[in-house]
Amino acid sequence: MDMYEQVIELAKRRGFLWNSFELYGGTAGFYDYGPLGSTLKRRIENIWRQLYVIEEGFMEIETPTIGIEEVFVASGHVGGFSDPLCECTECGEAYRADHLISGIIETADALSNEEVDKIILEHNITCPECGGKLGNATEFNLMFQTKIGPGSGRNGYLRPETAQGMFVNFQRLAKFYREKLPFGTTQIGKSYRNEISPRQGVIRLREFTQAEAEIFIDPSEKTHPEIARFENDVLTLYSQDAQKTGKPESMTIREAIDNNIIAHEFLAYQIALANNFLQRIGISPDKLRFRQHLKDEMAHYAIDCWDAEIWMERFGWVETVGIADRTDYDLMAHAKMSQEELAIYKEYDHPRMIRKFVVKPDMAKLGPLFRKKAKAVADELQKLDEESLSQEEISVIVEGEEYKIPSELITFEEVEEKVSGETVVPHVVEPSYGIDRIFYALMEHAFNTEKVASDDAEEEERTVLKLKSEVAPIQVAVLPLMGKTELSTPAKEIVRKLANRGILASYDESGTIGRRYRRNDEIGTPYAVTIDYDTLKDNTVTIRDRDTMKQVRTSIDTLENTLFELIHEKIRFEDAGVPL
RNA sequence: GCGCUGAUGGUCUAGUGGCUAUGACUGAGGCCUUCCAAGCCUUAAACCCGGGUUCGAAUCCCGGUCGGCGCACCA
Repeated sequence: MDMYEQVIELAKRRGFLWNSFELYGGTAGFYDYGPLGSTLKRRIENIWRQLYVIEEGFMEIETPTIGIEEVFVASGHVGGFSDPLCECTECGEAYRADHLISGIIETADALSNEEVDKIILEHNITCPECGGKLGNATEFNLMFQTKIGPGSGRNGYLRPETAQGMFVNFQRLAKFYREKLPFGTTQIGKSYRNEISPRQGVIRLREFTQAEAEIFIDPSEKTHPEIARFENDVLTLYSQDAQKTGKPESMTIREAIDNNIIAHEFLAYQIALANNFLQRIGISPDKLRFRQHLKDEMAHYAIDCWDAEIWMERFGWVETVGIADRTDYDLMAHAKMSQEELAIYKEYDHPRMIRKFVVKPDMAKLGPLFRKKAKAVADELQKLDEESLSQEEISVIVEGEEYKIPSELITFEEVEEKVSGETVVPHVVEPSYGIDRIFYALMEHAFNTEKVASDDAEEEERTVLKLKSEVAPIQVAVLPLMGKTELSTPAKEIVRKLANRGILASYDESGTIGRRYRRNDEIGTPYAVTIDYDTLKDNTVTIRDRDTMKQVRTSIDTLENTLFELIHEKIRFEDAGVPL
């Protein structure tokens, strides 16, 4: 079994993760999170909230998973998130229709299916595989389509990303944040893509969880006031240049900014934040790198884009987070589609006096004179400079026709105007996390098998999920040394006390103590509390550390606080009690 | 979507026309047991789905589903 199989086997067996609809044979691209998996996933999401919502102040919102057509026309997903496919009528092989004709016509991807069919017919293009006749081009859109309402209804799509729900709420959000840049908003939720052929288990899903932040910033102000927090963090960066030599480089965030490796400070801050998050939840730093998108790989509107890539044994380097400066593309696209202004008014620190040349045509006279053309003529007049306007008779050309305007109908002057601000379409910096991929990576990085000495001198193997205590689904196992009433009663009291403190504890009295330790090792429970006969005498218990298997003895009275501090890494294990 | 390949208790697996389906681990109940998967007893649990061939199909054939690999695809 390779690493992937071992991890997936454990995940299935112990209730983390499995293929959905197994009862009916399963369906590719869908996975269920079991009792431990859901808990682990939620803990990952909550740490994400801690960083993005609580620490960064990007409040979370929740928008529908179904979107209307306009939204995805504006975002480009209706037109661009699909591929025209051509199937061979003989052998059944499917091809990208636009690829087939790209040698004949340059703008192949801009053609309609009918135009594509015509070109294929005209140039007598046949199946590259068997030479058979090609069928008509059909659109395969990666979005799940549905109808809203009964009958013919209106088209709806399951969202392919959570981002659009935040862009379309720009005006309300801007008001909420009292129209001051920068501000950000986040959303954790499901997105859907009808993948043609999803494989690789949880790495490519048809329904998946995204955690996205949309941060709206001033295009002229891409520094970050808190950059000092991360300046000295060392990251593995695989820049465009580094990719030419194939060697990722380690450097501090400060170096990356100063050497213009990352486009700007604000983006650098977001990359550092992602690095911080991934390591905090337990991604191994040596299996993490940030790879810059190559020029041709980046969306045309993006200034810079970096993927957090995580090493997984079977899949290699896998994209788990994308962090991009998307400029004003999304807001402009929705502004155009909706005919609404998606911008904020940015007040200057000090009002500026601007000298301005103003032309004032006398519309009361211009109107009757030129009738329907009056507006166009006036617009043309605005474009003229002082010299042209000083003529006896001023002429402008509108729709190829010359109009002569007597100078007395026009006045002009240079005025000084006070301008206190300007309208700005913010740029968007977007970190976009694929939670399911991160979830799997976390399990794989935590997965360990190690030899342990056993009684009969034979070496045994134990499986340990070395999850960070902060993300481990079960936080404490409470185990009476034996299943006797005198031990089980105080043990159950401890479970109750821990529950009241918000600690998820499990109770287990079946089989030997060793077996129960192993069971908990396998699901990553970081601490085990054992109640023995000494407990009855002196009110103390032992706490066992999962990774070292060492134990300390500590008092029951302060147990829930001791464990809470251990779980949240406020104290060291050796200081949690008297070492045994 | 194409080609190759596989699918047996919860997990891993033996069996390849005669089945009442092998074994291990795990689970449950009990005995024993004073800290790392010990032992003993009891017990639960499976042939991916649909068709065909055959007296008889888990086994052979066809189709589907799911997994793996290669190709294509991967905002």
